[in-house]
Amino acid sequence: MSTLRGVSPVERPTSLSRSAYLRMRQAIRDRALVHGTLYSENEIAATLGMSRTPVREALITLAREGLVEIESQRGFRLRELSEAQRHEVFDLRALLESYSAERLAGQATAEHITRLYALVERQEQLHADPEAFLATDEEFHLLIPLLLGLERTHDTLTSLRGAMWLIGSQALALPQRIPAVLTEHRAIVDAIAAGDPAAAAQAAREHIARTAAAVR
Amino acid sequence: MSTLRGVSPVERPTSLSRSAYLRMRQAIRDRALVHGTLYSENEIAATLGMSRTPVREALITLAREGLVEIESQRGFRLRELSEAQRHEVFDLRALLESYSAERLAGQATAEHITRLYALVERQEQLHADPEAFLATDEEFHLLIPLLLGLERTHDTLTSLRGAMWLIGSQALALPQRIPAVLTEHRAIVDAIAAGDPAAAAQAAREHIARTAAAVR
DNA sequence: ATACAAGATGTTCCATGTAAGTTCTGCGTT
DNA sequence: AACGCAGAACTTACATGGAACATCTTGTAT
Repeated sequence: MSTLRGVSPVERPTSLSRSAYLRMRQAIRDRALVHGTLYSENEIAATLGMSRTPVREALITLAREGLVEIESQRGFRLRELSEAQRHEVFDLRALLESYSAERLAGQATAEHITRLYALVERQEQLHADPEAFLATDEEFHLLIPLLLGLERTHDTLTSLRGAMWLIGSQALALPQRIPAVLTEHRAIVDAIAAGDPAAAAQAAREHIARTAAAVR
Repeated sequence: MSTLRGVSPVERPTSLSRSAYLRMRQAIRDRALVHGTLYSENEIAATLGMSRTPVREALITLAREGLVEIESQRGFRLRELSEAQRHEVFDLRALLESYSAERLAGQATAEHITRLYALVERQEQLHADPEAFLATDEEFHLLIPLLLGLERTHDTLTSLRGAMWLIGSQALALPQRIPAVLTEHRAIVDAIAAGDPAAAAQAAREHIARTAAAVR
């Protein structure tokens, strides 16, 4: 068999299904999909250059995660969240993030603390670039459960982050909000570094409360 | 077209995909699927009398929910939870159930309270039948977020209940534990009926803590 | 003008075929 | 006996076709 020099095989580091999931997730985050529109599997499959099957599988996962709503025999659309549902999202974030911060404060290693400060400092550098700032913000909020190996908490917070996109997460990177976010993140990390679980939990709760207030 | 008297059409109140999901979920709860065994889509599809597609779709949902683990190109098996993961399950239940109880205590209507007591009393009648007792227990733990319309909390608790099956939920209905469970449930409802959020949250937390202790 | 039926259109839902990945088996070689 | 390797046997991952369902359009009768 002759090798085609310079032609690399189609990259498939993972299943098509998974990459459909990741790309659709990105599309929602980046507002390439918009509220109200009814989309079809076909349409997405054509865009992504694959068949309907992996797209459908991705859709099932996204629906389970609460990002889209599948309408039987019709298509799917971005989920709309009621005011009560938005409220619940913030409540759950406060609950899970304060829980994670509290636990980490009780058992943080030197490496954990180094990584947290490194991330906070990186985010401080990015304060002028809202898009990069937001990406780092997501990283920060997921890092704490990740360090603890709290898979389930991490998972749930990941899907709550998706809900934030539906709510309008760009409000998180409003110029006037950014300095406060940085201060609040640092307060959480300081409490963790100080080994003070109650303070860490409190700082996390306050951060979410202020975020919720800013989004309105 | 001639009607086939007495022959009713195949019931399809819902999609095959969904009924595959529900039946597999039941199978896990009832221990028809066991830890360790590697199952194939084909096998399940044959058992359920449908093609592989809806089974596969159900599997994706179950995997997302943490009940099964899909092994690429090999099949799937029941998820095994480490000690740390079990611990996390109880922590999250405590968090979410105390949150729900706390909120309901602050805004319960007369009808809510009636329904809660009715359920508690029904469960008291069933104390001698472990299986029925367990079913009612699940109902109780999901009723509070349901009454509040906390969809996301309800969903997460539903999937945490699935995790309890993996852990071995039959321990919840041990003869010596049943009276305590009934007392603890009643304590939660009493606090809600009294309109005391802090007490309701506390009662819910304690109930989960005791359950966790009993499972070990 | 309006109501309504019939067809056209667009979509999912499910079944199935196929290629490719994984593991097992048995045989031949050392 | 131990090892390696070819190929059989199994599995998923993905593509695709068709039936069923929902909706829209159009034409017709009132």
